[in-house]
Amino acid sequence: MTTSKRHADDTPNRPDDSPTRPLNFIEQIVEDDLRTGKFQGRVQTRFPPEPNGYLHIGHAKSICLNFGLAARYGGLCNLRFDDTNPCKEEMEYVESIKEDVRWLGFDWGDREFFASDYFEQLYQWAEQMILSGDAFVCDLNNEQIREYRGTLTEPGRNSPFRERSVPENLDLFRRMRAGEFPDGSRTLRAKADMAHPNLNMRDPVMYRILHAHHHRTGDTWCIYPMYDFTHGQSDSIERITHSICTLEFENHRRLYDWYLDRLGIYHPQQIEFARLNLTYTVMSKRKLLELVQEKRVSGWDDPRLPTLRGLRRRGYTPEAIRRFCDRIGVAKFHSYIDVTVLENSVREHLNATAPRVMAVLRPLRVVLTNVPQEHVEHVAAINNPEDPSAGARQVPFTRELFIERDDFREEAPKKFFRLVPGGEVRLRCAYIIRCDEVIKDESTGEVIELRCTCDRKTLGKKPVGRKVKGVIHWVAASTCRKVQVRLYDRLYTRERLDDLPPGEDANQYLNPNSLEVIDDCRIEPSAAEAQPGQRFQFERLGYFCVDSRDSQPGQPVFNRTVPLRDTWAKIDKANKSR
RNA sequence: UACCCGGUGGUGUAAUUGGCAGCACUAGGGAUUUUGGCUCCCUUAGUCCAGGUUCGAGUCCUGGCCGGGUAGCCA
Repeated sequence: MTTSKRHADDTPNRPDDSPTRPLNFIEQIVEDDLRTGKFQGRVQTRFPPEPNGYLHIGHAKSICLNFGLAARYGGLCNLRFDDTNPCKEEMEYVESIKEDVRWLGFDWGDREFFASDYFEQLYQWAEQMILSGDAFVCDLNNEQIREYRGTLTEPGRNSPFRERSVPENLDLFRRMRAGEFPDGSRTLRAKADMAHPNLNMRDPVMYRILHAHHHRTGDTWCIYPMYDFTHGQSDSIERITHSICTLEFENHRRLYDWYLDRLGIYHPQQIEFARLNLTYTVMSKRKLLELVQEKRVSGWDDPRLPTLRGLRRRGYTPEAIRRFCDRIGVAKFHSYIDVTVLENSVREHLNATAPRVMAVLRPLRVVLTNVPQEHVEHVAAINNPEDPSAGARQVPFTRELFIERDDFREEAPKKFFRLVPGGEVRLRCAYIIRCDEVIKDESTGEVIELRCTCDRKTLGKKPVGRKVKGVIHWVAASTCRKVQVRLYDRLYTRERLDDLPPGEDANQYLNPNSLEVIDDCRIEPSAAEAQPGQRFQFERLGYFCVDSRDSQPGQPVFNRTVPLRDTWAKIDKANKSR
């Protein structure tokens, strides 16, 4: 079975995993629950982003997990925007998130929800808690609340307002809603336990006063519920069975359970897993935002960023990302995934699907002295050896060609089997040529042209009496097109950016060579009309994608998604260090 | 220093829940090759430590070590 077969299925909401993959710990919990009938055999998950930033590959892990679980067990996955903080959230993010989730290949049907849709219900529940004596209006300000909270090792103290009467609390809370008080002057707090070792349980704030315009509810509200008082109830309303979140919410589970129990409503199960860390990049919204704002990258869709928009522009496929997410597993251990795992995922998919084309990044002129000036021939080239249905194309072959500068060396190092003076090499899909003469710029000594002869008996045939091991790519000088190519590399030179020595900043480790723009590349004519988003393998070089922002009709700009594995580069490096 | 969570080759993740520590990636070697790609084969390398229970412990118990999280009116 070829890998291309496994990759053929691009149906949304389908996990890309093989059925034989062992279950991760969350799948085991779900299967146990299915077995015991805990949720009457239902599986209902949700992906709950806050619309305050763009999605990145770490979110993709969560998306694949939640939608994958639903798909695997015949359940449903909702898309829910966790929009309880009007100060940071915007509609623009809502749209971009939807676009990215859809692009990844998932479908939430009509189950598109907003926590803000539940504001009225949440408010009613808050009143219910006041009535049951589980909540009170507190007049302490920000700093005072912090002081009263105690520390990690010392218990907190009760707020002086903790024993207000139910009618007074109710009155005050209603007037908070009515807008009678300024921001920060009062809060609604839960009456939990100020001595609790879990600080989240020390009379947590349920509502704060915020006279802010909300992207969906406008000015309807001037009090907004906190995450803890929103998330569990939202899960409850939506009848979520397994509420999957990242490890930093582990300490919040106690509160999550407490609110649901006090309210006496349907109780989903929160399960935490470790967020994704990738080597040579950063994943936090804060760092990502900083890179964009300080213009260290061109924007949220800069192809060097791990954002879904960046990866998309870089040429990554949804399939490759889903496959990656399936491959890295799910656990509670804080781990770092080697970025090569991601790179291999695209290589695998693109190897199976991307049409091959020849392009020369750094051209070196070759003149075939035994080919007439006006000679134009078309040689057949297979579009994708991994996919016979991709067919073949005709590539023009003429007297003057360009080859890659790297494919010629005046002095051949050990194991170099490309072109050398007096040596032979195969032109991919065409003839074997021999280098007879090296023309140099007299002043600089730079090699500017090679005079070669073409063995016309070697088209589709092995040469007689000798072995020619090297194969190089080329384009015909007269018919090729000049294009811009951008070579992207990892954003940072340091593997892990979250364990910097004190005083150091991640910016010190920004890779100065993360982007190399080459304007003088040549590509065979068949790719000149490529459309934005189209992906190719440039033979022997790597996978490239037509940039969707800077390409013009008939003038594509190519972004390198990832280079091909390069065994020669390793040998060459070893040679040099010897 | 309180509470919570975690620790299996270099990286990540399994082990039928107490029964031969497996898989993927990486690295190294080889085969094949009109892409130094792909594919195929081989090799190196691991249960944090110390006790205990047991015929048998990665798994259970006790103690320790190490790492992470938590003191927003952020999520």
